[in-house]
Amino acid sequence: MSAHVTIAKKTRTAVHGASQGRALQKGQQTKLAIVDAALGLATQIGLEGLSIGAVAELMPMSKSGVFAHFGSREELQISVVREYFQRFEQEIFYPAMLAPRGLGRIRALFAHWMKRVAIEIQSGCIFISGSVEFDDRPGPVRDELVNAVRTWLAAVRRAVSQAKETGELSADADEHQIVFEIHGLILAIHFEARFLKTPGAVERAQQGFEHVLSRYVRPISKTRNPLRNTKE
Amino acid sequence: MSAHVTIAKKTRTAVHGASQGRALQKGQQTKLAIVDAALGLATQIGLEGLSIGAVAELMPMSKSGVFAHFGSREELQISVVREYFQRFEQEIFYPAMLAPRGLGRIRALFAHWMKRVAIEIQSGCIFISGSVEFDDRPGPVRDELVNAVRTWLAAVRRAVSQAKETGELSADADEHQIVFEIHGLILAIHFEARFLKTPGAVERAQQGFEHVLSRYVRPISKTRNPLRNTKE
DNA sequence: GGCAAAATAGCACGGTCGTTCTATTTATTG
DNA sequence: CAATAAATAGAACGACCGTGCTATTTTGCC
Repeated sequence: MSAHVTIAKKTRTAVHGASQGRALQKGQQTKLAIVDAALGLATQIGLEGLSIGAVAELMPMSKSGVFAHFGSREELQISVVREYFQRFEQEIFYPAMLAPRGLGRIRALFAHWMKRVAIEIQSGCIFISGSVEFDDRPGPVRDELVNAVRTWLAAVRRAVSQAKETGELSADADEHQIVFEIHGLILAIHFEARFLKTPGAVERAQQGFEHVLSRYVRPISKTRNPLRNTKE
Repeated sequence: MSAHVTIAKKTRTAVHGASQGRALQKGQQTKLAIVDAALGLATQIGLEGLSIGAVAELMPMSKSGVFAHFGSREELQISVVREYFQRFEQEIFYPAMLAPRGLGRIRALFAHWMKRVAIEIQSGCIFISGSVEFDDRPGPVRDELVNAVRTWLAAVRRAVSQAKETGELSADADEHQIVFEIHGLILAIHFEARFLKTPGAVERAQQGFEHVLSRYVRPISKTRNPLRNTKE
C-alpha cells in the first residue's frame, strides 16, 4: 500500500487484535476516531494532560467506552504518539523523498518541516511537549516518543550525508552537527512564536537554515561531479 | 546591596508583607525554605507538577502549613519562577557583566549559560518546561514566565548590539537573529541531552556558537578600534 | 431473524489534589 | 512574664482522575 521506503530502517507494524484473521470494522473505526480526538487534545495540552474523560466528551462517548478500547491511559498515549509520528511521515518525510538526493532533498525536508511547524505554532507539537513531560519519566510512553524522534532525526541526518555523497556539501560537513543546529532552529520557533508570541520567528529560522547550509555548500557546485559515485 | 546594574532595565521589587515597616523573621525564613524546596521539585517535574503536598513532605511540614504561606498554589508557582530568575541573574548575568563590553561579554554570557545548562541536563530548566506547560494557558504564572524569559533574552541581545558598537561584530549583524540562533542551540541541548540522552550535545552547541559568531566577527579585530567611541 | 460477540454505558471505588475552617503551638513584643 | 499575633497542624470538603465491574445496547455472522 504505502511507499516501500519508510522513514525508519525497518518497519514491523503487526496489526494485532484481529484474532480470527479477519479485521473488525466498527471497533477499529471508532478507535481511530478516538485517537484522532485524543491527538487533537494532546497537541494542545500535552500527553500528560490527556484525560480519558475529556476525550470521551469530545467524541462524544462515555468514559468507560473510551477506556475499553485501550485498557489503560498509557496505551492511549502510546497510540497518540504513534499516530502523530505517522502523520509526520505523511506530511514531511514522504513528500520530501520525491526530491532528488542531495541539497534539494534537504531543502525539501526543511520546507515541509517548516510548513508543519507553522501550523504547530497554534496547535502544538507532541514531540516537543513530550520531550519536556517525559524527560525524567521512564516508561513505554517515553520509549515510544524517544524512538519516534530518534527515527526522524536519523532520517534528516541521512539526507545530509547523502548531500555529501553527491558532492553538494563539503566532505568535512558533520551531519550530526548540522542536524543539531537545524533542530535548534525548529525548537526556537516553538519557544519564541508559540510561547513568547514574538513575531518573525519563522523568518529567522529560515534565515538560520540558510546560514547553516552556506557554511558547507561547495562553491564548485554548478557542475555536479560527486567525487565517488557510489551505488548507495 | 546588590549590584546597581540589573538584568532588567528597571527593577522595582518592593518587599511587601512587612506591614509595620519591620521585617518578620521566622515567617520569611521558612517561606524561603519552602520556595527553595519547591524550586527543586519544579525543575524536575515542572511547574504544573508542583503539588503542595509534595513540597510539604520535603520540608517537612503539613500541607496547610505550606499553603498558608502563599494562599494559593498559583502564588507558590509565581514565587518559584521569581526565585529561579534571580538565580539566573546571580549565576549567569552578573558574572558575565564583569567582562568588558563586546565580544568578550558575549562569550562570558554564553559560557556561564552553558555552565548552567550542563547542570540543567540533570535537574531541568523551569523556563523551558514552563514554556511548554504555559504556552496555551493564560494567567499570572505564564505572565511571570514570559516576562522573565523576555528580560533575559533582551539582556543577551543588548550584549550583542554592544559588540557591534565596539566594532568587534560587523554592523550588519542582526542581534535578534543571533540571539535566536544561540537560543536554539541551548534548546537543542536540553532536547538531545536531557530527553534523548544523546552524547556530545554540549560540544555541538559550543561549536554552533562559534559558527554563529564567526559569521559576524570583523576580521580586522586584532587592533581594537571601534569606529565611533560612544559614551554608552 | 436470531445468536454470539463486541461495543458501549452506568456506577462505584480509591486516590490525589487545592482549598477552607478551626484548633493548637510557637514566636514576637511591651 | 504576659499578651498578642503569627505560624503550623489537623481534619474535612468537593472535584477530578484512572480503573474495575456489571448491565445494556449494538454489531456482525449464519
